[in-house]
Amino acid sequence: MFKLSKKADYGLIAVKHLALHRRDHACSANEIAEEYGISATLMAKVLQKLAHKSIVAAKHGSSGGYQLSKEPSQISALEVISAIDGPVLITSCVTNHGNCDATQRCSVKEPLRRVNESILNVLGSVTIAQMSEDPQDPSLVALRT
Amino acid sequence: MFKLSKKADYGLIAVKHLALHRRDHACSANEIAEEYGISATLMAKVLQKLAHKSIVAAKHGSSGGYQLSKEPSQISALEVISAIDGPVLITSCVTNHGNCDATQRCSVKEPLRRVNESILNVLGSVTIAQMSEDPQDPSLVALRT
DNA sequence: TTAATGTGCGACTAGAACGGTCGTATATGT
DNA sequence: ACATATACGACCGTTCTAGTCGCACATTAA
Repeated sequence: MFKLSKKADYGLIAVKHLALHRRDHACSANEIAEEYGISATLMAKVLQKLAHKSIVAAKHGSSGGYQLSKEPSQISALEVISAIDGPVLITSCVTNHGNCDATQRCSVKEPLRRVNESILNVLGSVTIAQMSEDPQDPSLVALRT
Repeated sequence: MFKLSKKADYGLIAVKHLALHRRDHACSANEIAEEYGISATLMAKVLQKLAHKSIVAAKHGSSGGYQLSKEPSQISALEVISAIDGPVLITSCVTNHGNCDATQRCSVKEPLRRVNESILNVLGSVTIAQMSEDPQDPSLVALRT
């Protein structure tokens, strides 16, 4: 309930890792997986999804791997999460074509839609660059209030 | 991923319903379930959880049912959701005694903890009273920015 | 006092979602 | 040619979720 999937978690870890090694070589899925103790094949899958959404760029062949395709400050946590898990929807009936069978009667749909927007806003305003910064960073602390 | 459970959804619907009928009789689980086309036994279960957390008060016997035990303006969406689904945690390793096996290496734990706080803040600031108000209500719109 | 109408609660089941693996195809640098 | 990467889909076991059922207990109206 209301939890990030592990894959999304791994995605954030990977992207943050790539951000820290931005000017280095391309990092292979294997390399990243090993550093954080995650299954290599699973990490590869996660990175594939990120590559598909052009958040990272894949480079085949030996000494290949993944690199960020944007500046860390231009990548939001929301982008990474929704690239892996699909659109962030607080309820299944937020979209019009949802499978909510009681759309007419459901009285909480509209209020929840607005709560959903607020959450999207929070996630969208956190960048990878911020996540790589010091904990005392003022821009993040400002979010907490 | 990142979705409210249906039970939590039902809980919000029920609480909002009770808020609207605050000065009327006590509403039975059956009555509420029927109005929104939800299984009665399931709605009963949801209401039991809410009763357990003292969000609603149960009244046994014929012509019994449930009533809000607080003012709608004093009940947050967060209360209702966490009463049903347990504490709202964006990741499984936010708590110290979590089962995250890579606590040492995991580099996104701290940033995510702060995002989690922001989300708690959003959910905690939305009251049932607000959810029962008009869509144009300024207090809610203010949240969106 | 009895019947009707409620809640309270635990056991149970079907189905979906999630985490993770494997095999194979493809691309690339040496 | 070969080693090292990514790409991708099929597959599988486990966990979570939604929902049901049965029974016990409480209250009230008649």
